[in-house]
Amino acid sequence: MMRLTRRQQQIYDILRSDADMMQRPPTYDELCHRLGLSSRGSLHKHIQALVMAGLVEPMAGKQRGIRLVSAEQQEQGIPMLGRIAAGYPIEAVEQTEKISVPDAMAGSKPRYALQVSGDSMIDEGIFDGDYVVIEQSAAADNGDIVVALIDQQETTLKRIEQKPGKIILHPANAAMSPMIYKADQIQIQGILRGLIRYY
Amino acid sequence: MMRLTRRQQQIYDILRSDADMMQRPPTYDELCHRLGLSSRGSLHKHIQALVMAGLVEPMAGKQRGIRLVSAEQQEQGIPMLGRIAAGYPIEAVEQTEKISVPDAMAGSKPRYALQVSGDSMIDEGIFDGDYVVIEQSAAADNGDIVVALIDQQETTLKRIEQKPGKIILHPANAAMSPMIYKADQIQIQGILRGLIRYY
DNA sequence: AGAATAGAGAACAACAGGAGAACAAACAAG
DNA sequence: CTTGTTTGTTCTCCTGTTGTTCTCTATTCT
Repeated sequence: MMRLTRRQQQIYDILRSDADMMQRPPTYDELCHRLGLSSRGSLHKHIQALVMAGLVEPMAGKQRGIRLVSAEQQEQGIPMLGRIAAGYPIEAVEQTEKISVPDAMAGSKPRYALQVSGDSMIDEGIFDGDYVVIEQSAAADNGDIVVALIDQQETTLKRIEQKPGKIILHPANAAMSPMIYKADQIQIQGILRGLIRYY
Repeated sequence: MMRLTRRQQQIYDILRSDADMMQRPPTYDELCHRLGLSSRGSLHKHIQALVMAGLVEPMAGKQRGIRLVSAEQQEQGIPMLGRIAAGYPIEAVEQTEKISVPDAMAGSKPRYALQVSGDSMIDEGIFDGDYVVIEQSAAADNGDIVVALIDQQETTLKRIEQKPGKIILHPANAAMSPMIYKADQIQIQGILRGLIRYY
């Protein structure tokens, strides 16, 4: 995270103490007065720096729009474990990262999110960069799209077909072929329950 | 939940305290008087804001129709307006329906959700049954995927290309062709900002 | 000196909040 | 049912506030 200057730290502290008191967010003029500033323009630059640092939500023109990115908000949601790309282990990101999902996507069983890398499921409408919500599970039904660990090494997102003794992983990309494994080569790590994409 | 302004909070408090006292809902004129307003028009805007925030039920012309939405009913999320299918107007569903979306998908401008019907955007990974999050807007940049109203009649989800005097709507389906319209045939109703799919 | 940092202040655009007219739907009285 | 009043809705216009963007100046630090 970006390093804060003295002024930015000071502003952030004021915003935080205000938030604790459940007050409505201050206007620029109010903040200026409390800081001893006489120019909103100067303050604006500092606020922008805080937005860049991710400590404050961007306020698109709204009045009294200064909003802290509250600790609560950061804790809500499901853990974002990393990026999943066919052919590689899951590339972990910072443990603490979380992403917010629709309520209906937060089921009773533990779930986590992964960001998809690559086009192996493109025919199922799962694109590079999309977020997938995975329900932790060691078993799946045939036809489910699962996160599968292959030979204890690489992880991939594929549609699964389980036959006695063997497991077939179907990519959804006309340019790729299904892969056939022995049952003990594959460990199911979770089942796809939802997909989220931002434009 | 959307943020309330001073006045809106004040009005909401009055409505709530009235409800506690089992009184019948006030008329606009009564409310105006208690608030020191002299224009019903001004009050109406505030009430509408409360409706949008999901704190008050929409009152379709009824007199003394201001009804609070009970705390349990106050689902957070964005309104789910209906299904959108190429070639038909938006098929409206119950006004009250809402769906929950990731926080990051609830922007500062008003947004709503539609359920996609049909395969016209399948090559973009937008499938039948998916939910799309639309930002209300009458203008869009070239290349944006928009909800477009054609000839005041049918509504569709397409990628837009605006040229002087004409507008081209590109489906994302190899089996369909782009459609060319005069600029005044098309009204942009919103821009695609997010996609949600359940498995 | 030169670059980064802070601030002042003007000018602008977006927004909140209100006034009032005109209209239409709802209601009440005859 | 008809009439007139109340009441909700829509519209345009106005005002002061507030966020944003500039340019210019001063300060600090290497």
